[in-house]
Amino acid sequence: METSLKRGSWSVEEDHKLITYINKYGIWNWSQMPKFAGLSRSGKSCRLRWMNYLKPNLKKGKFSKEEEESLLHYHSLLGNRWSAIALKFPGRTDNDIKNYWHTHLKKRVSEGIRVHQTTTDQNDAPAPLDQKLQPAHDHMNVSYSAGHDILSSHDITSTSSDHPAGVQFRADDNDDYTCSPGTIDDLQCFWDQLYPFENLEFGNNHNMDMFSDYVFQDSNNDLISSYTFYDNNCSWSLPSDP
DNA sequence: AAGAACATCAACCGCAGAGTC
DNA sequence: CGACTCTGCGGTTGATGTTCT
Repeated sequence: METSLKRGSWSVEEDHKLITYINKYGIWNWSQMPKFAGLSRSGKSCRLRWMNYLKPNLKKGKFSKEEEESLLHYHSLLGNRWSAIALKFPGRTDNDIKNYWHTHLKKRVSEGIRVHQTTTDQNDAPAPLDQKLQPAHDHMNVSYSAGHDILSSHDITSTSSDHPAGVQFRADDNDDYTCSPGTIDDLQCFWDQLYPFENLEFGNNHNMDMFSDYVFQDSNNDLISSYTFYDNNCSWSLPSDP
């Protein structure tokens, strides 16, 4: 059966493989994807890593006061339905929100300490972030369009000549753009192009030249260092290892 | 300076629901 | 309709970093 699936923290190389694979082939089947992507990870692990860390447009860094208030508000309405709450926070994942709740807000709420009233008067309730910033759906469209841009950059919205046997890539109007992994030859070609000198062996970090050190500011004006992965005019933000 | 205690957050686990055959 | 697979969710853990004594 499954022999020694890797666990624990993801390396830069693994992140790179996953990003590059999804960039090229999209998300088609999490359970099958790891072996095609050259990863010794479970599909679950890959999905989690992508959703919580590698996916474009994820917002990292501290929660703003506004977000904190909204989180308190939405938790009072929705309870521990983290995924539902996360929909109200563009760029935040359910895991982020869950973690933030447990580490910052849970104790405060249990102690009855609030920075501001959030539920006693609906008029005083913080305006939902999806109203203040942009509708959650609009945000998601941003995410989608990022994915679509990537896909279109590879001309995979139509049947590609280098993907025979009727393989057709497509970009769906849902969260995860999907397509097939292509043929074995395609896969070999994909990795040959990606790592022409190493044949999937990572003896050094020269692949990191695909990442450029990049610093930006989040909504709190906190400086965030990241690696940005450039490929065909598409940029992917890969937060640096702590 | 060193160890203990605490905080943070990435990652794992088990389960449930949806979809497919 | 039941078995099976896949995906997503929420709870929890554990490694690492930070602060305190």
